[in-house]
Amino acid sequence: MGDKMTQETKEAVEKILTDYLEKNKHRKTSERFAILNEIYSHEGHFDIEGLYVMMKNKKYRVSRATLYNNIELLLEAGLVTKHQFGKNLAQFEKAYKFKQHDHLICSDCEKVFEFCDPRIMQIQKMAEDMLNFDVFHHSLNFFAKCRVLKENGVCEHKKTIAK
Amino acid sequence: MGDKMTQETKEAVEKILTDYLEKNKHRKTSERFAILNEIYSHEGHFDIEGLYVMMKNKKYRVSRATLYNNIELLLEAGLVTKHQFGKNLAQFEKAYKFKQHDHLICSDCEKVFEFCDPRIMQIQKMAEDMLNFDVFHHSLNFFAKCRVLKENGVCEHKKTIAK
DNA sequence: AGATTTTTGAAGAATGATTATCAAAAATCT
DNA sequence: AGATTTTTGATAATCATTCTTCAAAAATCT
Repeated sequence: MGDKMTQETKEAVEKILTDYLEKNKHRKTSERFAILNEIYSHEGHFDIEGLYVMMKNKKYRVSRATLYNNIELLLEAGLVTKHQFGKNLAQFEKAYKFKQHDHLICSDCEKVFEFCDPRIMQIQKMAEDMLNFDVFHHSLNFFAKCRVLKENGVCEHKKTIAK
Repeated sequence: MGDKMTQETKEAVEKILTDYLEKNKHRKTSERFAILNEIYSHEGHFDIEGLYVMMKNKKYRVSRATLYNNIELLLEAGLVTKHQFGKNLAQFEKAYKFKQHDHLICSDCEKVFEFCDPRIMQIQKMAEDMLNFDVFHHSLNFFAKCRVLKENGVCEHKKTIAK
């Protein structure tokens, strides 16, 4: 576990973070790189508490406050994205080199599915031009009911993909 | 103030709530109708605390808990929609007869702008068919930087539309 | 309508995520 | 290396939301 990242990606994201820190006069602390690595070794979504547990389960001595502070920094550096799937809990995801995608949330079992549609970029361009803004992040969530569930009362996709 | 609702709309939404309550065997309490009225007399977005203050400033004797409970019910009845604009604070909006729209949030001044694009419905249909779900609500947010601000350091639209 | 049962809502306590505080540790500057 | 400044970990504080309690209101049954 924890090795789902190529050496190439590791170096690339560390470079991005280094550049960002230098440009913004923040310090290059070992914690920041440890957090970045941990995030990029993890598949799928995570919340701060989950990240905290993950890191505690390894050698790391981190504090939640540090995670909250640095996830903010990684967001600004464009290295992670933030989602809110209806609950009051921020979820995050690594961003570098990952295909743009959006989410559909099952209202019965809370599972999160991913999909991708290029038309979202056309909508984005329309909004940018109409309101005179440059979009740096978007979040599209569909809240939905499973068609199978509606028929037989069971959440069929509990066995399938995603999270 | 509080009269930005036609008699027609008032009756229509009360009818929807009545039907919903009957269908789901919930009681038709005066509080529920008072909350509905308050929401429909309000323009733009609001959060629970704001609604609480609004109602306290009038004759009403409501509790936050009741607001939280009943907003949930109004959501299920399709009479309000819920948004999360990046912060950990749920925002709501009346839903009946209001044109489908989405939001762009200025990262500098936090103002929320609205726009409308029919292509979102095509994306929705694609996601529904691909994942076999029926979507009952969607939320599309663009987080963006003002083009004017980028040039001269001032948030130009602070004087303009939206909220 | 009156008696009984069930649901609701007000008030405030409890929870859970996030933010603030601050002394100690680490990074940067000279 | 020593001085200065930032960041950190630990934990307290805060904020939104949820839960609990219990009296009042509404629905149901006579």
